Parts: sequence; structure tokens; C-alpha cells
Amino acid sequence: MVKPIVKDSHTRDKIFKAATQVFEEKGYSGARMQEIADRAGINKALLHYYFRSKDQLFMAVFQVLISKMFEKIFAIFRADLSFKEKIKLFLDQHIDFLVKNPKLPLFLLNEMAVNPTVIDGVRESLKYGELRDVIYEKHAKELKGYGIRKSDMPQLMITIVSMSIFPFAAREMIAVMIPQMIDNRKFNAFMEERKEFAADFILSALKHRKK
Amino acid sequence: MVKPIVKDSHTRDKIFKAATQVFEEKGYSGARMQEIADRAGINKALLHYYFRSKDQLFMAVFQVLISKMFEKIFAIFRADLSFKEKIKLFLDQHIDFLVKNPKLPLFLLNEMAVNPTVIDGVRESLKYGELRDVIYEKHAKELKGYGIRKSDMPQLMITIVSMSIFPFAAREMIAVMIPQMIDNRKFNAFMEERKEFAADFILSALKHRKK
DNA sequence: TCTAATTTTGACCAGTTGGTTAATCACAAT
DNA sequence: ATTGTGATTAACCAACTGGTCAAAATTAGA
Repeated sequence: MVKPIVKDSHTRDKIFKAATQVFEEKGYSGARMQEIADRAGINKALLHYYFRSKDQLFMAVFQVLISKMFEKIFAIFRADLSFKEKIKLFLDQHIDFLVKNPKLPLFLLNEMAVNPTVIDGVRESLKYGELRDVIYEKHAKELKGYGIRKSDMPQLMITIVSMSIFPFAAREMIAVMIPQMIDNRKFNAFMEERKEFAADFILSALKHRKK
Repeated sequence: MVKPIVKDSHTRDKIFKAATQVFEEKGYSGARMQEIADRAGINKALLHYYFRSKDQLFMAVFQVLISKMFEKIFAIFRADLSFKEKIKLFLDQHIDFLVKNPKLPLFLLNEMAVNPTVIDGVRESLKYGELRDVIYEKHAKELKGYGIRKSDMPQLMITIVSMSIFPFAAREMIAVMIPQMIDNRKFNAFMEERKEFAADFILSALKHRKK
């Protein structure tokens, strides 16, 4: 039998999945190697056999997760559509994605804030500068019609992205303030509703913008 | 000399401030009692003299911070102004507040997500249900004119609040994607700009809303 | 089947962490 | 000065945590 390029991918995978869960739930400093081992159904020593240290395991997980998140966002904005259509597509697809990965936003934002070192390992996957220019060039006419200058792009992009991300990051706070939102199905229904609400909101804002 | 009601408030205060700093920076599980003691310039044992345990110290800090945050938000929305004016006032004052407390949003959101127990200790300070109704009743006419039904209020309120909070929660991610934002002054200028941008954005969206 | 490499485990270790304790210090009241 | 009280400290401890290691189990190849 051919020697596999990576060590037994079955066990490695179980570890990786367990680690992803635990890190997302508890964050780096709250996560325990023992718990990851338990959830993977293996010995703690085996964890260090596949991933030398907690840091290395964490970085492996973090890199995959942040790539997942950004690939999704970038792919949508790179598509060949009008800006208006892109906004709709973005809200639709990104909210679908986040419903399946509800803990992702807060996990990524928090780890980056608490330990900015993690950023060095992923700077490459996040070259947005290029994208921002591409977006503006591509839609210059449409956006100018809305009174959006190139210098307004950061404000606009952050606003759009926050529409989908923020409710997930603020999940618990929302649950406290609107008790029926504690129920996952209710919250997901709220996010389903939000696809249309946010698209209408953004497009109306753009159409009617002063200046 | 009169016996003070609370133990020496000077030391207690130094501890509380140091704890606030450390918890905000590292989160509960990343914070170390030793570091808090060091920053307060005292012995670690003295920490436990004033606050029995890490949990107790944390809850004290957490409660004060979450109250600070919500009092600010609630106070503004309770004011006697038109909805339009409230939005402007909110963005103005809340962004000013967050510029002075930039780590607050992510800290609160994350701790609530990682350890939902903390919520029990502060449910009282967060009775929003009442407020939502008050807001809608008070501005029913104005909001109906914008095509906002009572059932849309959560979508709208979350959108408004995210305008100020999200950029602070996503501070590091923004810094990665827009390198000049690494500079604090640039970021704060961006948030200053955002006051007007967000107000225009929201009000235009409302005015021009379909349905 | 035998052997060598790989995978998995239990036991163990050193450093860290929250927390305790008994002693000391500062100081106000007698 | 003495005494009593609260504030502060150094030293210490038990539990936890990431990580190691040598031995055992499994697997693949000759």
C-alpha cells in the first residue's frame, strides 16, 4: 500500500473537528487539550502526536476557519454582477453560511483582538486592498450614481458586512433583550427575514442618499 | 475618624481598575490574578482580601461594564425627541462613548457567548422589552410613515446599534483589511466620519423604504 | 511468520494558577 | 506607650495544564 502523504487522516480529522468545536466554544485560553482529546475519543498524548502543541493545533484550526469565512465573502463580491445584485447575493449566501457556522464570527473577532499574533499567520489570505479597488472600479458608475466616492467604500463595505455578521456576534445579547430569540429556530427565522430586510435597507439607503 | 462604609476605597479602586483592564484585554479565562495584582501594584493575596475569588471579581467588573454600556444606549432612546433626532443623537453619543471604551463591545459579547452564566447576574439591567414597546408607541406615526411595523423593530434596532458597535468589535479584522486603520487616530477619524455616514444611511433607508 | 515502522496509551513531570494562612505593618483610640 | 483593628505581605499549597516518554498495540511489508 502506498504510504499516505499525511498521517492517518481519520484520527487527524477527528482531532481537528473536536478542536474546532472546543476552540469555537471556549476560545483559545478557555480550551483544554484534555477536552479536545475526550471529544475526539482519544488519548491526550495522541493529540500531541498529531499536533505538537496547543498553539500549533490552534493555528491549524484558526487558519482553516478564517479562510472559510473570507473565501465566502470574497467569492461573492468577485462575481460578475451589478452591485445591487451582489448585495442581495451576499446577504443571501452569507447568512446561509453563518446559520451553519453561527459561532464563527465572534470566535474569529475575539481571537484576533485578544492575541493579535494570530493575524501574522493569515495575513496572506486576507488581501482585501486589491478587492476594494476592483469593486470600486467595476461599479464606479453605479456607485457614483449613489453618491458613493471611493473614500466612502470602507464605510459602505463595513456597513454591508455588519448586516449579516453582527447579529451572530451579538447572538447572546439579542437573546437577553428579546427573550423569544433564545430559541434557535426563532433566531434563524429572524435571520432568514433579515436577508430581505437588509437588502431593502441598503438599497433604499443608497438610492436616496443625499450629497 | 469615621469608619468607612467600604474597605479602603483607594486600594479597592486600584484593583477594580486593573481588573477591568486585564479582563477587557484578555477575557475571563485569559486573565491572570497575578497580572491584575501587578497592575494594581499590590500583593496577590490582597486581591483575595477585597474580592474573594476570580469569579467574584470578574462579576463585579462585568456588571459595571454591561450597565455602563446599556445605560448609555437606553438613556438616549428614552429621550424626548423625534425618532430621526434620536438616531442622530445615538450615533453621536454612542460612538463618542465607544471611542473611549473601544474594547467594551467585544469583551461583553464574547464573555456572554463563552459563559452564558454571566447573564443571570445582569438580566435585571437589561429589560429591553419594555423599551421596545415604548419606542414604538412613541414613534408609531413616524415609523409607520417609514413602513416600519412593530414586528420590524428588532431588525431596525439591531441594524442601528450595529452601526456603532460592529466596527469596534471588528477592529482587528478591519485593521488587517485596511492597513491604515491600524493607526488609532485614523480609526477614530473613521468613526467620527461614521456618525454622519450612518445617520444619513439609516434615514435615507427609512425614507425610501419599499412596502 | 517475522520484522520494522507507525499508531496509541498510561503514567508521569514541571510550571502555572487560584486561593489560603499566619505573620507583620500602619494607625487610630485609649 | 499599649492595644486593637483593618490593611498588606511572603510563603505556601493543591489542583490543573500543556507536554513528554517509554512501553504496548496495531499495521504493513518482506
